[in-house]
Amino acid sequence: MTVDTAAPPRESYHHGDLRHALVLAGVELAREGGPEAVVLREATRRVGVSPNAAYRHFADREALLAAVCDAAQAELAAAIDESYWAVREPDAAATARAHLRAVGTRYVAFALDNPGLFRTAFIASSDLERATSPERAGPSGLTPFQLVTAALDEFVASGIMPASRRPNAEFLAWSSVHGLAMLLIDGPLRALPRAAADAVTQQVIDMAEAGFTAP
Amino acid sequence: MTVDTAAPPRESYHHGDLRHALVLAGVELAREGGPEAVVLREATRRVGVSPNAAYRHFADREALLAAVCDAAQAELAAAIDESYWAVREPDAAATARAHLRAVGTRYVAFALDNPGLFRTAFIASSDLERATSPERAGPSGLTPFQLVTAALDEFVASGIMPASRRPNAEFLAWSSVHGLAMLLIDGPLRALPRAAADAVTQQVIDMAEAGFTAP
DNA sequence: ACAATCATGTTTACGGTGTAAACACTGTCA
DNA sequence: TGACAGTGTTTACACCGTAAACATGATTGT
Repeated sequence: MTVDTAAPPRESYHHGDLRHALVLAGVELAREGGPEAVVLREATRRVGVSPNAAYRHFADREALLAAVCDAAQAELAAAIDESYWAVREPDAAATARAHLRAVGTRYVAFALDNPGLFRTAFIASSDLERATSPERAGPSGLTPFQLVTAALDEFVASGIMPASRRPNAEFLAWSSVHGLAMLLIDGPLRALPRAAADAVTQQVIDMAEAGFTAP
Repeated sequence: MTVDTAAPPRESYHHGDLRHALVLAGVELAREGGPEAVVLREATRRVGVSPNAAYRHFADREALLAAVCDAAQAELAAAIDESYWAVREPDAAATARAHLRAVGTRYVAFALDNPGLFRTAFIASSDLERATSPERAGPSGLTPFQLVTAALDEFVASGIMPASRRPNAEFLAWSSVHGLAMLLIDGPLRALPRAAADAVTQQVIDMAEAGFTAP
């Protein structure tokens, strides 16, 4: 019978859950140095396994990177999820505004706090379908994109946004916040101190909101 | 741009203007495959020179890439410049709106037409100072950032935007357009057909404008 | 219970890349 | 003319991604 030596870190030939371990290592590499720092050999090295072991679980480096990308998206989603559901406001209109603000604020904050991971989350590998795939959702099961969509629907439902302006509004919201994050982490606004970055973020959200709720 | 200096294909030991030739080759590589396609050895190969010749002109691959990045920015600037100065409107307010729209529209169009170059233009290497450096300006001597700034100043001058909202407005304008471009070329909106992308772009600009000119 | 098979990790090997060091050709200026 | 600085070449190395053959451990059919 399989005697349970119960020693967790098995020194055995087989690893147990190498795929997962490699993704974790990859996420760490991405956090430290962005997508180009996700080098296959280094990930295997950190896990303590030979380079080619990775090929039992990933077709190539690109596949590993894609898995790391999904993990990064999930981490971003979890952060946004938290902020979204923490909103407590008296009426529907205030709730809608707070929801949108929560998502935008946390989105940029995540990028500033984890620039490497954030960049890894947005490598060319995701279409609109993936933006709504559970792989990338937060604890609530909703992706950031779906949360923005929900917040904007609340804008219309609570009467602060004309329905005629609703179509595609999520693209303006997402674009402005995503663009700001990019400019802040490796664009021309990189040198901005954190406080200034936060202030600009609120201002950008203010203006986007004004764009939605204007008569 | 890509002005060919028409240097006679010298068969001599010395090349003549290797630095420039390498940047041109690098730009071509970037156009075809983005920043990661700017491979030093391939650039030298295309120019017909040994790999290490590049080190007489660039400290390392990173330096070559930075030069290519500047060239890409300049190309983007030239395109935007053209659209900006082509605007002809009767009054100041209409001119201001048209200027902003011209810059945004051309920015996104450039990204869609040259995704590889566009991504290369925004690798982590540029702070706010560089965004106003003549290295990256168009024929008029102004960078895209300075053109957005000018357009928004016209918004205030022509009375369609409250001065209280002016500070940092260029960051919303830039963010939303830059973010949209990113989402369109390798983000979740990648699969959108060109016509739809153009429509969304106009819509994003509409909403941003509404945000600026709201009471 | 035991051999066959499958899943997973290892070794060896190859071509491609960035880059350091030493060398070679060319034009310039004393 | 000859020293010298500038530019391109050769040789060499470490590292990367990855293919192929091999080894080991777990599973399963009989």
